[in-house]
Amino acid sequence: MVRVRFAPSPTGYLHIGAARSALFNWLYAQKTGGKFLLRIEDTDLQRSTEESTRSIIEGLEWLGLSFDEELVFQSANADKHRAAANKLVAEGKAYRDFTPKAERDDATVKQGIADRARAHSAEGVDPRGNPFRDLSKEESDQRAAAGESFAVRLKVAAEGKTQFDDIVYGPQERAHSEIEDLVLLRSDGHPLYNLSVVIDDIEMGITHVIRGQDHLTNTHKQILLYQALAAPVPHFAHLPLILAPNKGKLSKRKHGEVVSLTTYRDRGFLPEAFRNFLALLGWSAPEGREMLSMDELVQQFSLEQIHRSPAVFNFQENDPRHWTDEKALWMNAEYIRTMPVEKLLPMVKAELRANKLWREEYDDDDREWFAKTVELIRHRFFTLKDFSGQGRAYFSDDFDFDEAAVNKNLRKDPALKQLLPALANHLEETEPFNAETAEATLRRFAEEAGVKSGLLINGSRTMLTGQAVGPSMFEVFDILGQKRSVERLRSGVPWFDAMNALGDV
RNA sequence: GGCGCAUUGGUGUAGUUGGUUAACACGCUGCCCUCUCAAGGCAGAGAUCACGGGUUCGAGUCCCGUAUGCGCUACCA
Repeated sequence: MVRVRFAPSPTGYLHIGAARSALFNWLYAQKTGGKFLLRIEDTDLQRSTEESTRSIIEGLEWLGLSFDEELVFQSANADKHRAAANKLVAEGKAYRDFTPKAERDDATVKQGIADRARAHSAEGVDPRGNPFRDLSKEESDQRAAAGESFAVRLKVAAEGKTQFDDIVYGPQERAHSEIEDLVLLRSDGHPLYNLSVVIDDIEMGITHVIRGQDHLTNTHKQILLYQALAAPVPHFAHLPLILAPNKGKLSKRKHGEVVSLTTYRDRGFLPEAFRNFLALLGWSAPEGREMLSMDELVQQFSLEQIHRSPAVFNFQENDPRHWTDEKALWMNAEYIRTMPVEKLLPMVKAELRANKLWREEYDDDDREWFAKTVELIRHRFFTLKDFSGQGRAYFSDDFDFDEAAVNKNLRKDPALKQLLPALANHLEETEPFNAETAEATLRRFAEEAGVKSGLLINGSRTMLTGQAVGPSMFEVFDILGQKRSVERLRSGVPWFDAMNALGDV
């Protein structure tokens, strides 16, 4: 039975790369009929927050990735981690290192590592030369009992190598000489990452570890631990990283909210669309299809189809039109216009409600009208936000006029000041009032007035919706109804006054 | 510094055991449609498959090297 897990550390929002890892784990569990578990790696108490844990769970829920069994908090297992380390000490597989803790500066660690490595090779320092590595058990116990502080390190053999077959990256091997005696327990007794993951994964019965490629080389250390603990080694599948447009690391510090999953929810993405997009970052379906429902994703998913090169997440900072990957935007629009409208309705409802545009009648007497309206306007929208933004005029009489639209369709021709109210008069007398009759009325009136019907159509569009673009105008007349159409056509005075004012200058 | 991984048009990807004009999607350009804008239809631009060697009748596909990027190398996760 396959058991996989998603193990984020709750130190911020849910990163889209992490969200993709969660997705792939979830898909694999579904595909194989296994279990998908969630473990919060909150051992770093300074940086971990409850709020972050909440947002991770919310994010997974939004994506539709429900987890099985009880949520595990890694911090709750610290005693087990310590016990395991102590057991390894007792067995002689690990040792107490009484070397005083060195000062460490986060900002310069990388530099320190390189410097130390250079010094090592230059001075021929033996990497296994820790003076406490072979301290007698008695002396070690004695010093510990005397209260001397120590870290616990794993004894890594000088000779030999570890190897494993990564499902994505293929056969991997690493000489023991490349691996330091890693610290398992800090001198304050705090268990460290590599120990904790391994113990927890054993404890949770994880069979397949699917995670980011940044853990690929550390996997060897973890295998050493599995072996020391005499536990079966799980299968590993590492995922290619998701990079920023400059092929650098995609991080909140540098790139802001584009990397946060909740941004997509808050900016009107459909979970099915974003999930679909995410699935295509580092994976592709066997026959190359791209629009895949959750069921199809599950059906077609396989670890073997994951590829090895990192994917670039494309977006342009400081450009609101390209704030995120264009393909993601396109895919969201594609879902909005092609999904069954009944499934879209609840999402539009939530969006309208959040903007105080929702009316209970839409669920009741005006249910049909609501569905018809959404159907009419959804084809031009990219996100759910558009329903309350560009689409506001369909749900409220209080909407903004787009300045460019007013210039283009109203101020352009002074005759419109008389034409539009006159059109309103004709429409008011049109019975019955629907798309066909409204069209007939408008075209007849245009002919009588000797103007192009396009002039009236475009002018009407801006008067009725505030926009320069939108659905077929006659459908809009129909949807808005006779009363509102007539009212809005007659309400144009301010625009023409503004025009006159401009003319005076 | 060491080790590891990667490298196909701007981006995401396809390219079976090496075999002819390197495929698809997004984006971009033009045309059609048309009351606008999308959608849709049609057409098109854009890749010496990172570079250099080698193996072969023939290499994006195999081998070696180089470069670049990324990752790991911590008493961070």
